[in-house]
Amino acid sequence: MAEEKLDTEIRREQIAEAALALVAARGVHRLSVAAVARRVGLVPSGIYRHFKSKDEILMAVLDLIESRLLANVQAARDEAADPLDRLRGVLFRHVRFIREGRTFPRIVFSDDAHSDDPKRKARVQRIAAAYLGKIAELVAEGQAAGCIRADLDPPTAALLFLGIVMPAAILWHLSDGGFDVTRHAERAWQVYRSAIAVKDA
Amino acid sequence: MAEEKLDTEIRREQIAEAALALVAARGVHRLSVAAVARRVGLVPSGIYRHFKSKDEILMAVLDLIESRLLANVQAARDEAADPLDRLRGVLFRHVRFIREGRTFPRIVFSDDAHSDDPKRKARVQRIAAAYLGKIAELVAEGQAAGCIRADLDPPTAALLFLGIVMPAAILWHLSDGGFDVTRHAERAWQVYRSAIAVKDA
DNA sequence: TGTACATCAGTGAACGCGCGTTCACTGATGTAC
DNA sequence: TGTACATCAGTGAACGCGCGTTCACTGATGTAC
Repeated sequence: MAEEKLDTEIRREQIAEAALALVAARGVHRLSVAAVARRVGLVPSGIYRHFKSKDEILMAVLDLIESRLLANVQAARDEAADPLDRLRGVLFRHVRFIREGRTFPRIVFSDDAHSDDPKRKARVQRIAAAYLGKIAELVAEGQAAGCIRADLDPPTAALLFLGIVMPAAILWHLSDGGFDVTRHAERAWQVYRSAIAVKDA
Repeated sequence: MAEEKLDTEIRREQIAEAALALVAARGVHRLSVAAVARRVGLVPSGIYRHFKSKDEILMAVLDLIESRLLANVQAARDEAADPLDRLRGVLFRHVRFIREGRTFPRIVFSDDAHSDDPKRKARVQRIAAAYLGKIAELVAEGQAAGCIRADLDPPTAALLFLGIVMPAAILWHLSDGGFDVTRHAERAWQVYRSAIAVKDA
């Protein structure tokens, strides 16, 4: 089955990436060790050379998700200087993820998976907090720069920001990709933007 | 085990309600026939006198959820005349559900459960569409009454409306009730309101 | 009003399937001499 | 450079558990006479 023997460090990466892809495509609760093994080209029991348990794999998946989400924000930062443009950048990166079926957010922000294991739940909470924190930071910077309303509570604005895509992502899933997330995001962004931006008066 | 023999119609209701409570409290994927049976005071196999399968139970649960969600909107309608107040009413009913752990939305709008069965997925989609449609209706009425901006796309506004609570609900779950949904909803509602309301100028 | 019978809700044992995990093994890889 | 040995990734059979579902049964309920 295995093409060749590979170092456990390489395998760990492969396994985590395979699990991430499967989770993104089909949801946490449909993830099976067998499916991960198949994807990596191993036999199910082979997985246990590199991970102690399925749970440990899921933790590795969460690590990956966290870094992708934060990289997302960083990329938006690098791309633009204006805080509002940066927020917009984060938004549309999010949308791109959704449309590619790479719904990392689905994993973090869909709760079904979390009630199982307290440790995993705590990890997810930390990731959500980190991501929201970064977004709130962008908002605060916009306030400092004078282009975002000063009376806004950054954490509230950050949560609401997530709210732009979250329901849309779910509709997208429900309709098997039939729902036009991009169009919704564009329209909703206009509304959101005009709500938080300092009126050009 | 059973207190007494009951008519199958009564049992069907009991079972559906029990399943709804369990799903709301612990998520769809943790729902077991055994747990439902325990809650109703029957032995697991007894359930099958009244339902053909676990799947049929879940469909009954979806029926209940749909009627609760729509009742929610109707109640908000009855309570106020002003479209914005009505929207506010729907929002805080939603919040109350969340805080009571009766997270019907979690079932409709958490996707993990849906990929399993196409028929169930379609049902969920219809429910989501119905609920969003009702909210969009409130928006459109507000536009007709002149208190909501006319250039707004009602479906977009409706989705964004859901976005006010959805991320908050998830934080609430992740933090085991530690996150203050009500406070967030109040703040976010202000932002949302000012985004869709006709400026008092 | 009382008795006989049919109906059907409830029971408990058992089955089967999916799936995570263990374990004794095999054989390739790379290091020591 | 070549040989002997240790290490460790990969295998496949098997186990155990949870859980949905089936089935032959029991016994209470209510209807027919």
